[in-house]
Amino acid sequence: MYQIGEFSRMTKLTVKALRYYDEAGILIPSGRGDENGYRLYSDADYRKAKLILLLRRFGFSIGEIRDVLEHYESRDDLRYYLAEKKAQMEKRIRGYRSLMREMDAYLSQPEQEENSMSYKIEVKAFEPVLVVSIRFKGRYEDIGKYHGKLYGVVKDKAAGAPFNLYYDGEYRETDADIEVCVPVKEPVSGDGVKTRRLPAMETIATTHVGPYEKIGEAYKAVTDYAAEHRLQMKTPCRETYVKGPGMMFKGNPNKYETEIAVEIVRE
Amino acid sequence: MYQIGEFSRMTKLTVKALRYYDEAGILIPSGRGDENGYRLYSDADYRKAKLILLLRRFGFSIGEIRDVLEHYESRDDLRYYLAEKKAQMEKRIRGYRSLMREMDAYLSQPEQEENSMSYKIEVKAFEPVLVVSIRFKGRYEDIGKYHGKLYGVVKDKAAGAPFNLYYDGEYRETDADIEVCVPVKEPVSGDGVKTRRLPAMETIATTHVGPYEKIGEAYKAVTDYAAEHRLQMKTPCRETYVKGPGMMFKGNPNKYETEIAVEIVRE
DNA sequence: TTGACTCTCCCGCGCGGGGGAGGGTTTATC
DNA sequence: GATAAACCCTCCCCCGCGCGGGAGAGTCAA
Repeated sequence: MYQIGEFSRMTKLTVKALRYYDEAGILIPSGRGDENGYRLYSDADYRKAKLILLLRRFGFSIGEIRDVLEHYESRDDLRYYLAEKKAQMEKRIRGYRSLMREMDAYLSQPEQEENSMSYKIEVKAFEPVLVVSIRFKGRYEDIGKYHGKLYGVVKDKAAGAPFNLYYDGEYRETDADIEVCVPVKEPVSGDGVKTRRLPAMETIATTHVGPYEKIGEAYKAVTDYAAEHRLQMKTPCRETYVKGPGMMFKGNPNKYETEIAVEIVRE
Repeated sequence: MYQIGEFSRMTKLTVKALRYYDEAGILIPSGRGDENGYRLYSDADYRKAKLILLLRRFGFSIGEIRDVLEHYESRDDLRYYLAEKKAQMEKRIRGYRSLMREMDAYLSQPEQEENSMSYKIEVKAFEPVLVVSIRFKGRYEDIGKYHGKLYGVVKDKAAGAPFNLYYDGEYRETDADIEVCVPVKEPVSGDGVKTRRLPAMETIATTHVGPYEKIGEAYKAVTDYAAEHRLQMKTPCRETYVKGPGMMFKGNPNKYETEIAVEIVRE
């Protein structure tokens, strides 16, 4: 049995790292001094440490190493984990490559003038409408899931393009307060889905053509318009997906059409 | 001018992020409310925010973005920064590729039994020897630098293979306490270099053949031997580079020979 | 007694914010 | 006239990662 200092020299792991690995549960010394509580490492610990060093060099995190060690029985298992790690790396590489392609695309695109995007803003009154909806707090990516759920309930009773209501004044990554809606001809019910009557509202609206990430432009245009005409904006705001990704195909994002409508109050 | 909430919606940046960018100095709002201290963002800020979003998507860190913004004048500058970023990514990709190759090499190498490395341990007495040396605290990688310095002073008066003394009982990444030595025939002096007489010492020694990273094996063998023969090991220990990398070529690491010698005390 | 060695405990970093407390102000509404 | 609801502010602590640094204390042999 070796004390931690000796073991440190043998493994080229610092004492600090060894204590950390102990605490992290990936290399718990097989013994402890009876009286003094000193860590005592065995030959088996040494072999384990060598494996750990190997994995660290290959880019495994401590958590991943724990995973490997818990299931490690033969060298074949290792083969499997290394293959998985390689797949991870391939994925990262693909990520980098696609970013590089994006950069190239950005650079080669013609110098677009900033204010080219001109939105036609209109004051638009919405009639009261019957919708089935789910309101949740979460991420924007969750919307698809809930939309699917709604369509499962609505089926062919839909009476218009789906839209969402955003109740946050600001942009949120998590915990966004969102209500996904599908207009219907008659009340429908299902699990967690309510049918309700959306009141009439007066809005300023515009339609954004292009990928969803650029919809900020539309909000800017609407905000500018409101300031110019001394209108006050209120939450929630409403985004209607006139043309969007389909169920099966994403289609061409440059052709997506999204109408945004922000409720207003006249002064 | 837009309040932070509006600006958040327009840019799809969270309020928190906007405040953080303000503090970080990459997007300082161009105005503040007179009375209430509210952040007020302009159209110029909006354009800047769009650039920041772009850079973030391309993997730029906040610090890098600051760098870009400070020197940003035209779109051509951007081209240059993106090219640099691409080079960074290429480098990472090469790193991953080389790791993957290492993994393949490891997997394809025959299953070596663990205890195959057998070291011949000997008890070896060193005569007193005259050396020029530099003692420093730092990293193992710094050793080459100091060795170069020593050879610059010693020139052709060297009288044997260079060696190092490690004064730490444990392994250290930083702040390792190391003395690099070159034996000489007669005293030599130069900047920061001392000539001194190393006292005689009795050691247990062995020679490690192979890459330096695996020298832990040798330390393990020596430690085991010491335990078996009831010898106590002391610092410093001595590593002599019998065959190592040359000045110009690294050579074949599998042929490196390093003698390690640890001073002992008989009980 | 000194020095080498070990222990636990706690704080720190750099990144990019998130979460919340505790406080301010205008509005809109009852 | 009071109050609630939106907004906004600053300040401070928190996260995960993988340890490093150091304090304060115990242990072991010469």
